[in-house]
Order: sequence, then C-alpha cells, then structure tokens
Amino acid sequence: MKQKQVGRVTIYDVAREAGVSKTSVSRYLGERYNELSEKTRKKIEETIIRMNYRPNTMARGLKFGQSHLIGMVVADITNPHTTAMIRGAEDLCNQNGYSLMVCNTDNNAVKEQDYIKILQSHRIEGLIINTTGGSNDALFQVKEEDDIPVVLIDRKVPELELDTIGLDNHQATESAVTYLVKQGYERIAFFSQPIHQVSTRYERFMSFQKTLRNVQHTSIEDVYEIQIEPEDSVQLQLQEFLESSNGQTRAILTANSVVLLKIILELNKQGFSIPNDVALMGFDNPKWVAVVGSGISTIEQPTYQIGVTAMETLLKRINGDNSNPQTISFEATLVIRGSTPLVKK
Amino acid sequence: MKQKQVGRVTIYDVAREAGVSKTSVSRYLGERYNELSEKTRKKIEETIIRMNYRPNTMARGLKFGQSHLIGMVVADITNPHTTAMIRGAEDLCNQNGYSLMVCNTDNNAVKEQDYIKILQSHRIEGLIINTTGGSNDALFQVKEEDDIPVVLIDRKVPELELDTIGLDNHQATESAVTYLVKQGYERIAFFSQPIHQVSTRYERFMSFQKTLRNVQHTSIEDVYEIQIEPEDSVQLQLQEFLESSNGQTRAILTANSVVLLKIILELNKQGFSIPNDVALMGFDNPKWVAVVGSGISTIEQPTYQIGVTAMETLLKRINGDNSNPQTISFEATLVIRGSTPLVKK
DNA sequence: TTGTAAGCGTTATCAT
DNA sequence: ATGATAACGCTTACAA
Repeated sequence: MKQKQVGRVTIYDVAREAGVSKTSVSRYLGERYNELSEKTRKKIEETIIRMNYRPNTMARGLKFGQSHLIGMVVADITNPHTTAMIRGAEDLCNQNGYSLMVCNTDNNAVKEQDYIKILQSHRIEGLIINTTGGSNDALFQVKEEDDIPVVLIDRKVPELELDTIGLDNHQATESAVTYLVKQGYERIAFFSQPIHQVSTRYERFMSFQKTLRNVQHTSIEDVYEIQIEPEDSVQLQLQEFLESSNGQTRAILTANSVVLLKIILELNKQGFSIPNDVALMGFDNPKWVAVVGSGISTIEQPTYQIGVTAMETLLKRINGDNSNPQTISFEATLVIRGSTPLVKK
Repeated sequence: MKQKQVGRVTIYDVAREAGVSKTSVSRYLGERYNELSEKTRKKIEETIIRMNYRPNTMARGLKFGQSHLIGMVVADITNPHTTAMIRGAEDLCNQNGYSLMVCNTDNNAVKEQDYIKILQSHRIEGLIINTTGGSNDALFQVKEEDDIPVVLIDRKVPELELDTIGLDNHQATESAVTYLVKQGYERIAFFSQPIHQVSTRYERFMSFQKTLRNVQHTSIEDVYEIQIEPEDSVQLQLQEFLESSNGQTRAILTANSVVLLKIILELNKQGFSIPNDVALMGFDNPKWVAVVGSGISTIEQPTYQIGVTAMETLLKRINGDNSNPQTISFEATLVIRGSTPLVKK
C-alpha cells in the first residue's frame, strides 16, 4: 500500500530518474563527492534540481535519532522583550543548522506542560524556556531522563540546576532605585504583576526592598501586586499610593513594560501628570517609551544578546559540554528620559 | 551499531518492560482498546507512565507521510501586528493537533527562501506566509509541486492564486482619508516604507491617492517613501512636507506602526507638536498609541482574528477542500483619539 | 565507483 | 486478544 505523501519526491525517485542507486544519491547529499564519478554526480545534481527534491528531515532524523529541532517555549509572545530574545535565538539556531519551534504559553502552566510533551515527541535536541514556573517536574524529566539540554531564559528556577541566561536583576534594580533616590524622590513604589512564582519579579521586588532600606532608611513598603487581566484593581492601588504619599515627592518603578503601560493609562485616566505628580521608571525598553510625554526612563536589557547567549549555551551542551550549570546575568543600562527629573527643593 | 538517541524510550522498550509485543503498545497508543485485554491495557498504561514514554513524531511521520507540522513565515516578528497573528494561528493549530514552526525573515527574501526549503524538508503540511514578495517561485512550487496548501497572510501576491487573509485596505484607507478630510485637513501626506513589492503598502498608497482625488479634488500628492534602516532621510522628507504645506492644516497618515513611531520621534525631535502643527493617524493599533500625547488615532485591524482565519483556511485545504482560492478581507475600525481633532476655522 | 541490505520507531496487515 | 512482519525515506556497512 503506497502511503507516500502526494507529490513528494523521495531519494528513490531521484535515483530512478537519474538511473543510479539511492546510495549514490545519498552520497551526493552527504557531499561525499570523492566516492562519485564526475558523470554520476552531474546527473544526480541535475535530477535533484529538476525534480526539486528536498531530503526528508523525518527520515534522516529517524536514522540518526536527531531532529535538528530546538524548542523555544515563551510565556508571552506579544511582549517585545520576548520577541527580541526569539530573534537572537533564531539567528543563532539557523546559523547552526537547527530550526526553532516557538511555542507561546500565554503564561499558562498547563499549556506549557502540553507544549513540552509535544516538543518531546518531536525529539527536540534542546529546549530554551521562559517558564511560568509551573512545569518543574517536566523540565527535570526532559533534562535528566531524556538527557536533552535545557536552558532557562529570563526566569530562574533555583531548585532545578539548569543553565540560566537573564538579567542581573539585583544590579538593575539597585541602580534604578538608587538613581530615583538621588533624584530626590521621597516615596518610591514598586508595581508588578503577582510576584511569587516568577523569579524576575521576585528578584526585582527583593532588591527593591533591600535597596530602599539601605539607601533611604525607610520602613515604608510601597509594593503593589496588580492584576492586568481580567478585572483590574490598578486604579484603587494607584490612588492608595498617591493619597498615602500626599505632599511627598514620589516615583513609581514598574516590573516590566506591560505594567508600565497599564500605569501610564491609569495615571492619564485619573488626570495625574508625569512627572509632576509622580515620576516613572520601568523595566524593559520598548521603542515607544521615547515618545510618551517627555520620554519614560527605563532599565534596558540586552534582549537580543540574551537570546543569542541562551542559544550559544544550548549549543555547547548539545555538543557535549558537561560542566556545571551556569547562570549568566547581563548588566542592565539605565536609559534616562524625562519621566524622572531632579526634584527641585 | 546502536544509533539510538541516549535516554529516549521507544515503543519497543515499553513492550519489553510490559512483557507484551510492540503491536499491543501501538494499539494502546491508537486507543484501540477493544483489541486489548483489560490486563494488557493496564500494564501498558502503567509502563508508559513509569518510563515517561513519548511517541516519536518522526517515526510516525515517516510511516504516514505526515509531520503534524505547520510552517509560519513572518517578515517581522518584533511587530505587534505579527505576534497577534501568530497567537491566532497557534491557538487554532494546537486545537487541531498540529505544531507551528515560526520563522522570522527580517524582511529578507533570501532568508525567506531558505526557510521555505527548511520547512519543505520538515514536510510541513501547510504554510502560512507573510511574504516579502521575493519568493514567488518557491511558493508556487510548494503549492503546485509539493501539493502543500499555502495561505498568504496580510500581504497579497496577485499572480499566485492563493488563499489570502488580510485587511480590506481600500475600505480602511478610504475611511481614514475621508475622516481626515472631514475633520478639515487641507494637506494630507502618506508616509510608508518602500511601497512596491509589498501589497499592503501599495494598496494603501493607491487608495490614498484615489480617495484624496475623489474627496478633496486635489492634484497634490504628498507621498513619502522612507527608509527606516540603516540611515534615514525621514527628517528631510518631513521638513519637505511641512514646509511645502506651510499655512495649511495638515495631517500625516502612516502605513503601519513602525512608520508611525518613526514619524513621532522625528516630529518630537524637530519640535513639532501633534496635533497643533500636524495631525497624525496610522495603520495598526498597538497599545502604546493610547498614551502618546492625547492619544494617536489609528486604523485597527482584527489581528488575532486574521491569524485564526488564516489557520482555519489552511486546515480546510489540508482536509481536502479544492475550491477556488479565496481572499478574505477584514474590515478595519477607526479608533479616534486626540491626534486628529476637528480643525477650528 | 557503484549497489545491496539492514535498521532507525512506528503502524497496518495478516496470522495465530 | 496478541504477535510477527513489512513498509515509510534515509544512511551506512559491506560487497562487488
């Protein structure tokens, strides 16, 4: 029973057309030209082009136990930070003969686990994951049982002992908070989506508290965990902060650009002015922040580079590097714009 | 010689462990439980879970000539419009047992062709492409020779007779231009990246001209083709427009959000005010436009829905629909914000 | 230089 | 109800 996919040319078809054996065609594909006569080689070359033959990756993969596939699981593909990392990973992926399967989990742990299973079925040779934090067992299993290298990107999972590429959140937060204090802000609030489970938020939160205590010697903790979806209480939380700090100079630090945008929308809606009523600074540096008011100051990450490095690390592991898992943390850069001016006394 | 990938469990391993034949395991996988005794079934089930077995998609694919893979080639993954379409496509993809391979071409035709080849090698069962316009031969070949359904998304290729899902650019442009004229703008300019080759830009440009002639009875054509990268001449082009229209009320329409951002940056840099010096309206509706000045008016596309529909169309074709290629054009919605106020006479 | 045959993991066919 | 076997497209010993 012929099950062959309609229209697909196989190595056997090429061999028949060229009047040689499929072994010879395979030799041609493997570029082992020294094992081929000039004539045969030409004939095969011509036939392959004419028939538009493309080697079947699945058959090759079956033979070698290799898929040439890398899995990349991201929490939110609509986030510019994510897409920049994808570009970095993809560029390197292709330069090394791999293809990238990008999977978007929408921050949903169940989706994440499902995707991991699918990727396992596709016999990916490596996995880069920006995890929700809800699939530790699955990740452990991929790494230890399947023996497939896993690189965490952006978000850490301390208990997992995996290569981790991301931002030096402590340095980043510390420099941001220190800067805000130096600019003269008396009350500084930190706004983030739910802090626990996601390491980036947690690290930024911890460093925020710590730095504030060290630099400002305050015991007030203006930390707000907000919900972006579905119903948001941001409005109330914002009011709470602004009322409690009435008369003081104040600034808001946001954990990422999604929160940043939300805060700006709310401030606008409630008629507060940036930076007169409240200064503003946020993690991530999407291009649009330059055109909001007199510009929003941000904490820029080398996003593309993070993607590249994650893939580099993965490739090293694929190529047999067995050294201890490492964490690479990139330094952030403060990009100062109009939203955090020096406070006039 | 064992070439088996280290650590990967096969159907044979499961069979041995469970003390049955691999046929039985295969029956279990195919959920043909009526051909299995209760006891055997339990035993297999238990073994599969214990060994963490995952069926090998490549082997399955080889057998069936199916990969369960869909290719999606996009021109710019950092564009929010693109990522929204990807989400739509991906959601539907997964609901139907397919996986999506997303490839980013950076608007580079060579990269696009390379990706198409790779996807062919992976024996994708369908292709969704937001094409640069530089791989018509390759696309023709995928469709006609490989007999793999191809759906164009966003950008059309008239000579190719393919299903095309996108925006009704004529309706969108017409309503935008008409609106601007009604608001009282005397000079309206259209800013776009190079117009030819990319159908969306071309259609918007054509409708821009046509509508302007019909509604404004003008023969002035303020059309500017700009380069975003590497060196940009936007500054000069902007000055040219603003000087030549000195004394008139004027507006700028941008072909997409990338151009929009560029224009805003330049206007800011040169000290022009929106909307006092020039009104502004752009295609696409990224979230940030709401917080720039008093908001930028935009032409919103149902991006997610476009992605979903593209995938729906592809699935229909995969399932054997042979009817004539169709073009589905979605209606745009004007989202009016502060950048296009009524001109006071 | 060229070809034959076995095997990769899976499913379908045909026995038993 | 269960198992042996062939086949999918490809590569590689091994043989000629």
